[in-house]
Amino acid sequence: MNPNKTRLRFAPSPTGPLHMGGVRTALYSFLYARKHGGDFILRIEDTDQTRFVPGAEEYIAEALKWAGIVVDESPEAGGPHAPYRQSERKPIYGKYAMQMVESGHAYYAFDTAEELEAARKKAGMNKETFSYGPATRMEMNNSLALPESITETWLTDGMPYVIRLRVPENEKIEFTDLIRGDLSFESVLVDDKVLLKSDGMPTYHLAHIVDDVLMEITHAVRGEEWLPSAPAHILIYKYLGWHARMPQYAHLPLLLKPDGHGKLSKRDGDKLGFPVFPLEWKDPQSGEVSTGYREKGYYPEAFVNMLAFLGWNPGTEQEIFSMEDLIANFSFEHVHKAGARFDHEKAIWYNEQWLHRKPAAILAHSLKAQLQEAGLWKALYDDAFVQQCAELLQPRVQFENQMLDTGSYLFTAPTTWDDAIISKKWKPGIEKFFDAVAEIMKKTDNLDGTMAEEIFKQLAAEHNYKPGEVLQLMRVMVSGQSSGVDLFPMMALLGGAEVGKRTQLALQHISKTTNK
RNA sequence: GGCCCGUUCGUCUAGGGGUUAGGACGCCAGGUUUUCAUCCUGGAAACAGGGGUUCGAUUCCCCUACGGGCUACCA
Repeated sequence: MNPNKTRLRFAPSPTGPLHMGGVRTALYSFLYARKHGGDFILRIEDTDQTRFVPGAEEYIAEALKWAGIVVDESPEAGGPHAPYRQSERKPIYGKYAMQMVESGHAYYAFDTAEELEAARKKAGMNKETFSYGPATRMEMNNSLALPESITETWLTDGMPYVIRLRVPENEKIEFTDLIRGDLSFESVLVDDKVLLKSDGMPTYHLAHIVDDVLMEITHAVRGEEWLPSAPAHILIYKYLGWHARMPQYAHLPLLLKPDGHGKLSKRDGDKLGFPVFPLEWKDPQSGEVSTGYREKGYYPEAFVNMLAFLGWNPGTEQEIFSMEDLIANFSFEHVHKAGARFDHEKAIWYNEQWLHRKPAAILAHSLKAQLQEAGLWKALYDDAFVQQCAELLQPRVQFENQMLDTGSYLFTAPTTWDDAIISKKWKPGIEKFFDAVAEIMKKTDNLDGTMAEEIFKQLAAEHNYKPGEVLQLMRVMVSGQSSGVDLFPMMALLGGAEVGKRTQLALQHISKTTNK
C-alpha cells in the first residue's frame, strides 16, 4: 500500500442511531479523503459491550449510504485491514498495552469500582474532583504503589486489573490541530487513563490509536468533545514509538441545539421540532420512533448540502453544492471554530433549492406514486398530465410530498369555496357570465391553456367585464381556493367538461349562500 | 469547582490593523404575475465588555463576562 495515501476513517460506536453531527463528521472525513484521492473507512468501535444496541451498526451503514457517503473499507465491504469491528480485533490490543507496561509508561491497577467511588466521594467532600494521576496514584492499589511481590501474587491469582497510562508529571504536550492550530497542554492535568479494561477490551483511548496506526490513517476527524483527552492520545503515540505515524487531528466544533442549551444529542429525537437523525429510528428497547430527514422528504443532496455548511464555508458566495462540488472545495482551513446552532428554516430552504433544480420528470414520478397511494389515480390520467401538474407545482412546494396537498384541486373537485373572495368580487348578474362559461367549456374538447384564455377573455368582453373582475372568481369556482397554479393551464389540465361541471357546482353553492 | 475550546446581524457565516463590516436563511417593502408561489430589486439587522499595543483596532495581546466541552474500566 502506498504509505503516503490519504486515509480517513469514521469510527462511530454502535450505541444507537447516528445523529446529524455524526453524519457531518463522516461527511467532512469523506470529503477530505476524496479531495486528496484517498480512502474512506468505516470502523465500528464496539469496545463497550454493555452499550451495544441491536441495529445501530446497520443503521449507520444505511445512513451513510443514503447521504451518498461511500465507504471503501468497512465491516460489510471488508478490506486489507479487516476486521473493521473492534470487538473482533480484541486480541490485537493487549500486546500494545503490555508493551507500554514493559517500557514503564503504563501500569496495572487493581482498584475496584467501590474503591474508585470512595476516592471520588472523598475528593468531592473537599470540593475537588478525583483524578487518577501523578498526584493520587501512589495512594491506590496499583503496581506502582504496591510492593512488586504483591502485584505478582495478585496477577497470578487472577485478580481483576486494568492497565493505566502513566502520565508524566511535568511535561508540556504540544500538537497541531488542523482546525485550531497549535495547542499546548500541561501533562499534570491529564489523568492516568485506562487503556485496557478488566474484561480485556481496550478503551477508546488505546483502541483508536492502535487501529489508526495499523490501518494507516493519516487524518483523524472527530468532535470537539475529544479535545481534553487529545494530550493523553499524543502521549500514547509517543510511548508506542508511533509519533511519526500519528495522524493529524482535526477537532470539529459541535452542533448545538437551536434553542435552549447544550450540544445536540441522540436523546433529542423528535423533541426539537425537527429530526436529529438522518433516517427514522425505532428504539429497540422502548419502541419509541424518531423521524429522519429521509422520511420527512428531504433529498439526500439537500441534507448533505445543509450539513456541510453547518461549520464550513467555501469562502465564496456559492451556497448550493453537490457532493462533487463539496469534494472539490472542501478544506479544514474553512471550518469554523465555534459551535453551530442548527437552523431548521434554512434546512427547508436547501431542500426547496434542490427541488427547484430537479427535472420535472422526477417530481412527476413522485406525484404519480402519491396519487396512486392516495387512491386518486384515474384511468384517464396519463404521464403527460402528471408531468404538467408537476411542472406547475414545482415552484410552489418545498418537498415532493407536498405536491398532492398543494395541488389537490387538480385531482379532486372542490367541496368548499373561499367565500370571502366570492363575496368581495361578486356582482349582481355576474352569474350569467359564468353560466355562459360553463356552457362553452362543457362543449369544448382538447382544451389547451391558450384556448382557455381566449375563450374566457372573449366571453368576458362580450359580457362587459374586465378580466380582472372575473378571473379571481373563476379561480375560486374551479379550485375552491383564492390562490394556486396558473388559472388557464389549470383549466386546460382539468379539461372543458370538468371545468364546466365545477363552474355549475360553484354557481349552485353561491346561489344557496347568497339567498340566505 | 478545575481544565480546555470558543465569541461578527435572531440564525449560518465572510473578512481582517485604515472596509459604506460582505453573503445566505428568516423578516419587511417594491417590481413582475389574474392570484399565490417562483424570480428580480431594495430595507431593517452584528464585530460581548474593559484595558492595553498602535497614528489608527472589529482584526494583535491581557482581563472579565458569556457560551460550549471534558472531568468513567462510555465513546
